[in-house]
Amino acid sequence: MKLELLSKGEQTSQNEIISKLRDLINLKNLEPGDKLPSERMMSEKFEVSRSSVREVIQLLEFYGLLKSKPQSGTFVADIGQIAMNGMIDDILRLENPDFRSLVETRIMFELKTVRLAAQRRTEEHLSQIEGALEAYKEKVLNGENAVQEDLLFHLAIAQASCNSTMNTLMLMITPKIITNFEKYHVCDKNQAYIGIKEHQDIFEAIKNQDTEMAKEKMKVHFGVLYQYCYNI
Amino acid sequence: MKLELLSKGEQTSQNEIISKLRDLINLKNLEPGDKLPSERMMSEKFEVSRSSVREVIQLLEFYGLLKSKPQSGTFVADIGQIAMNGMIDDILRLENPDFRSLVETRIMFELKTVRLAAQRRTEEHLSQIEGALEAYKEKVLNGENAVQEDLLFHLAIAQASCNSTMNTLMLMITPKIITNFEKYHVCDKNQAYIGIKEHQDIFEAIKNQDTEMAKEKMKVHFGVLYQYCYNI
DNA sequence: TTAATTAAATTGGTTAACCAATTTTCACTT
DNA sequence: AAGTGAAAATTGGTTAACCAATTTAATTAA
Repeated sequence: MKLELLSKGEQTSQNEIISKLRDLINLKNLEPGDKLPSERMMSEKFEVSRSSVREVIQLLEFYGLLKSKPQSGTFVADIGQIAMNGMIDDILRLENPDFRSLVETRIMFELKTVRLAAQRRTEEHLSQIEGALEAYKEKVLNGENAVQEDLLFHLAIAQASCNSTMNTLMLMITPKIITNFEKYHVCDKNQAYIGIKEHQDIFEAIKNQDTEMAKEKMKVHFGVLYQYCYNI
Repeated sequence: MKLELLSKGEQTSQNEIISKLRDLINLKNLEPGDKLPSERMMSEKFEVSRSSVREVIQLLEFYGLLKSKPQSGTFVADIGQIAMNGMIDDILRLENPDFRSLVETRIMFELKTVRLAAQRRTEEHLSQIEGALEAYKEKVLNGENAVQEDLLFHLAIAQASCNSTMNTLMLMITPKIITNFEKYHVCDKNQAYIGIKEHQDIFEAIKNQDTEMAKEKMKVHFGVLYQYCYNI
């Protein structure tokens, strides 16, 4: 399906197919529930392989714009022409997420999830988070790299937030952050030792269900990164 | 690739393959950069079709855990075993986003993007937003359904936030919100008239680059929905 | 023994053939 | 003329064969 949060190569040719498909929808005045031409027909009309057409259909299905029924055809979803055109244009305009926007988004997420976690965490969540914290501490105290354990600590908090959407989205952007993180080597040894205290504070706040404190401590934790992110 | 933000059917069998793959990685002690067995090998070992294996690989590639090179093989990404196991478990545990979590997430997004939009909007963004606003007003004043125009107004704000990640993620969750929205028929006629004033206020705040006012007006706009979302 | 070269096997990716379910068409009965 | 039912065509989905690039193994020359 070639859906990546980012991806340049080949994207252009896929975008061409998407705009051709949009033009076709406009030309034929297709409304919600209407049937699109068959995949074979479109692959011929657009002069591309059928699998390319299928990829585009799957992508637009992912964004909820189309709906294909097994042995029947592909249909326009319950979204009017205006919104359809607007959203397709948005999709075509999707840029490669830059590091800054990733970090900005992550910070927003974490400040929210940590508050929700403080509100909603169960005892099981708590022990999960604590486990991740202990693993992190051990690594750092041994002088080892603890990027992974740090990550798992934050993901454990996201889970405790009891918001499945945020959880999913966090999981989506996390790998890209790690990659960029290592590329720009943001974190250093010194940071890690401070990190223990910061993590501990966050954990305590969640444990005590002190939402504001949790948010505050998370803000502190991101202080350096936040600053860094705006100095690129 | 069958990546949906949600989706039950068949997911179970895919999850089985994912856990088998995880077990294999653990068993063979594969570390970052190591090569996985070939797709054909795995499809035989797991007793599933090769395309099923490919789907799983693409999914884990999307989450940044694997990396497949064209005529060479699939490799473990630059993520250690601990994080790998943790993230795979998270992926396996991914639930169907419920309506409440979707709304909660959307509100968080919009409160953030509207502030960023107020800060960063260019003149072009402004006229884009204004265009969406006018279209919305016209529909409502004609007594027509303006769900689409409402949506485009909010997406225009997301674009003005100049944060490509948030823009993408908004686009991902939007269709599911619309669907659920219509399912639960949250909005009513009365709401639409009030909506004009609320939209106008938001637009003015963005125009004046008054970030706090923008956030406040957006909060008002979501007031009903927010309340509703917690009364399900 | 080592280095270089070439041939064979393996790889992920792509294309084309196939399948079962659905829809349409049309002859036939009432 | 309307209803019915079967057969043919069309559908999205699946499977298997194919491809070019790469990697590995073997063979040869130094």
